[in-house]
This record gives sequence, C-alpha cells and structure tokens, in this order.
Amino acid sequence: MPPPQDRNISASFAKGLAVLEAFDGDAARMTLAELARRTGQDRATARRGAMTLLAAGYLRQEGRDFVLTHKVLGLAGGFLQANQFGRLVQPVLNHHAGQMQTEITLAVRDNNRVMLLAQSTLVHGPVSYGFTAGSSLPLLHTSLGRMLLAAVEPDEAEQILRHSPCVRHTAQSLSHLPDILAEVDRARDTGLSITNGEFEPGITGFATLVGGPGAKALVVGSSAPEAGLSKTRSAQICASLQQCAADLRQAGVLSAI
Amino acid sequence: MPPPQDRNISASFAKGLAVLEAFDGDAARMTLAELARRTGQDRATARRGAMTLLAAGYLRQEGRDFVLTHKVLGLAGGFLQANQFGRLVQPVLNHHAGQMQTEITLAVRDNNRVMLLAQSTLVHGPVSYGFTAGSSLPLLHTSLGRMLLAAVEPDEAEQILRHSPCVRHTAQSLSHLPDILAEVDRARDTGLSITNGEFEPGITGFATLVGGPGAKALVVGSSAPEAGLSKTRSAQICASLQQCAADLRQAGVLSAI
DNA sequence: GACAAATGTGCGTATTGCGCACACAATATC
DNA sequence: GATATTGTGTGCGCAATACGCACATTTGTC
Repeated sequence: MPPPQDRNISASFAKGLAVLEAFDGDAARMTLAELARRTGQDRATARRGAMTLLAAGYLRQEGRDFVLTHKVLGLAGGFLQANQFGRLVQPVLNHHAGQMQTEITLAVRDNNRVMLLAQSTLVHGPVSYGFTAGSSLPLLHTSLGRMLLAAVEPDEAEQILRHSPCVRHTAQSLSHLPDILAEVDRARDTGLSITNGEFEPGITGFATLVGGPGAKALVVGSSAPEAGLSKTRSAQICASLQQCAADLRQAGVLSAI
Repeated sequence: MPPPQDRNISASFAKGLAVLEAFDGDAARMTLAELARRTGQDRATARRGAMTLLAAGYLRQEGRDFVLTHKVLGLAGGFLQANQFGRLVQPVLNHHAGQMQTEITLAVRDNNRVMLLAQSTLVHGPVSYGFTAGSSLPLLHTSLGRMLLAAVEPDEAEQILRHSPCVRHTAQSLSHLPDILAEVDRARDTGLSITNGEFEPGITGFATLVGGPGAKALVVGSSAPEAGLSKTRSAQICASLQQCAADLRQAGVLSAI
C-alpha cells in the first residue's frame, strides 16, 4: 500500500512538471505516446499534462508532435535577471574570454550532469561547440564535471560517480572508475582539471573552482584544440581561469545558488 | 455557476505553473503571503505549489523567502539545445556583433512584452545593460518592441498597444498612443525601427525584422550611445542588422518558433 | 490492404486538492 | 516590553478533480 501522500505536495503538479522536464535537448519533440513512455505515466495523464502546457504556452503542436517553446526562456530569465547575470557575470566571462581568446563557461552540478549557467560570447574564436546556458554535459568526461566532483568530499564523489552513466564519448574517454577518481583527486589537489579529448575529440578542456559548498559549487571552464597547445599556452589559460574565478567571486556570483 | 472544467486541462498543474511564473526578474524572492497575493490564489493553494516546486528543485528557501533556482535554466536549455541556438544562432550574432562593435539581441513578442531569445555582448563595449536571454523588456519604448509590433497587422498592433502598460522610462519616452503607432507604422514601412533614449537615457536602439508570421515574428536589435553617433554610423548599424537578419534566416532560426 | 502505433474520449471511482479557520510565530512599530 | 500586524503551519470536511482503463477511431508504415 503506497504511503499517504504528503499533503504539502500537489501530485498533479509534480506529474505535470515531469511532463515538462521530459522535453530536453535529446528529446526536442515528442508524441503523446512517447511522452507517456518517457514519463512512465498513463497516456491520459501525460496527455492532460501536455494539454495544460499547450494552453499555458510552453508547448506547441506540430502534427502529432509536441514541441517545447521559447516560453521556458522566460522562466530562466527570471533567475538570470534576479541574479544580475547580465550585469555581473557576463561581463567578467566576456572580459577574460577576450583576453584568453577562448570561450569561458560557468557551470554547476545538476544531479549527475553538468549544467551550464552562463557562457562568454566571443567574436573571433574557434568554432562554437553549440552549448548555451542551460545546456547539460556529462559529469565524468569533462573538465567541468571533474572539477565539480572535486568540490565534494571524496566518498560522496565516488557515490555520485557510481550512479552516473559512463558513456565513452571518444577513444580517449577514461572508462575505469578508479582512473576517473584519480583525476578527480588530482583536480581536488591542484585546483585545476584538465581533460584531453575525452568528451570532444581533439579538444582539451580546462576548469577551476569558483567556490561554493560541495553540492552547490560553481566552476569555470574553457577549452582549446589540442593541436598547437603549448605548455605555455596551457599554463596561461589555467592562470586566466583562476583569475576569472576570483573576479566572479568578487562579483558575487556565489549568492545565486 | 462556473462552467464545467475542460477535462483536457489539469487545474492543479495550471495553478502550480502560475506559482512558478510569479517568480520573475522583478520578484526574485517572495514569502508565501506575497506569492498568494501575486497569484490570486488561497494561501494554502499557493503554499502547496511552492512546496512542490521546492521538492522538485525549482525553488529554494531562505528564511521565509522562496527563491528561484538555476534549475529553470535546464528547461530553457532544452529549448536552446533542441533549436541548436549555440551552433546556429549564437555564432551569427557573435560574428555581426564583432563586425559592428555593438551588442546584438534576438527577440520575440511575449504577450505585451519583448522576450530576448539570444544575445551577443561585446568584450570591449559600453557598460552592459544587464539583459540576458530570457530577459523581458517593454514593448512600447524599445526598438525591438516597435519592430515586433510592426510585424503584425496595424489594427492588431493597436489592440496590443491599448492593452500594454505605457510606462515613461525616460523624459524622451513617447506617451501618446498615436505617436507610438506612427513610429510603428514607420517601422513597418521602412523595415527598421530606431528609438532615441526612450527606454534607456542616452541610448539609441535599432531593430529590424528577421521574419516569421505576426505573433511569432523574430527581430534583431542593437544599441549604441547617442553621443558620438553619426549618420554614417547609424546607417552602418542598420545595414549590418539587416545582413544579420538575412544570415539568421539562412541559419534556420525561424523554425524555432 | 494489413498491421502497428498513436490518439481521442467517455466514464466510474476515489483520491486529491481546495479553502477555510484556528492557533502560533515572527516581525515591525511605538 | 507591549502591542499590532503580518506571516505561517496545519487539520479537516467536502466535492470536484484527475486518474486510469477500455473502446473506437485515426494515422502512419510497409
């Protein structure tokens, strides 16, 4: 017999949120049947959730497919505006990105994924990898992810790792948990995480900690093509990231989480 | 007697969404009592909505205040990723922002407000005005807003205007509806909207249409300080915006709405 | 045309959520 | 410190809401 429901929680609202969350970067458009499967809900329940979101403007319909609309950006805008990301965070990222001539990204851990919170806009840089604020990246094979794991206690980091999907993105992707843990430990010790082509082929990723307690840690990261990456250049990027982290702390970004 | 409810809509879910939407840039943090007032709901109803959002991770609690979390960015990320904003839109905005040496913004109309969808901000530019993707701007006194109104039929534009708040942001803000309508008509005729210090003092705004049917039109805009803005420079910005719009159409941005 | 997959909807059921009221807590003001 | 105001937590009766199932229909694919 299921426990009596928590009277503080609206189960219908929670089911509806699950329908909204089913739409992500991997599942951009879904039929009702797919939506029911993905949420584990009865088709009629999922349908009511989808029709409510349709009426509210968060979904639109293309034939049989439901498609997420830009209205979700308005929700995100509330958070970004409230925390003055445009005035405090973006200029710092842009400034350092300009100096380093690379993109810079601010990220946080979201369960066992990396969530990008903000990203510099760079005029003359290498080709964009297509990520934006709100993008979700893997935890295990990115420098951002490793740095976020380095921000939590070792045994908790191991727990998180054990419950995270370990997908080999490239031939270089580490696949043994002890190897990944060793890299996380190294990031914890040095304050820097560097990955070589483990998520995107031929791309070196860098990340350092901005601050914040374990589960709510913020990190900044950058990336550069491996080819033509000298030790001097690498050290320069690391130093700039650490300066960027200091400037972000100064700007008060840690109070946003 | 109220009409029987639409069986396709979950009223509890809709109420919950209204609680989530109550958190915006102007109301970053709210007590339960404030939330009930803002949503017009009974305090117990608003409380259940807030507690459900708390459990789902969209709100956190600071004393008596509920605060929006970054989790809403994940929802936005689904839309941005699905429409490849990072790969198709951002590079175009960045390219033209670099060439023009101004910020560029992509926007859509959201009821009687302007919603920013994407933006390229400049490394060495005038002080950032603090807006980001998801930010909401007024419709009546921005070049983006005027251009969005120009995209709909004149009588519909007038209806929207009549139902929009007419706040005087600066001494230069037009306040007579016929004057604003005339500016909208001019934007419709010329394909460009230019405003002088009506929303931010001393700032000239430019906007042009990217495309899309009336209610779903997309526009791009830019801004520059009025001081030191020559006719040549003005014309240059307008031409670049129009080229940017053409490149965005080419990149397929219109299918995102 | 056959088959699979998806959809719309009616309906019985009971659970869920609503809203009110009461008591208590926290904060603000004097 | 007292008082007033505002905010909060929660129990509870009630009825309406939402669930989930089943059936018929539609759409898509081969």
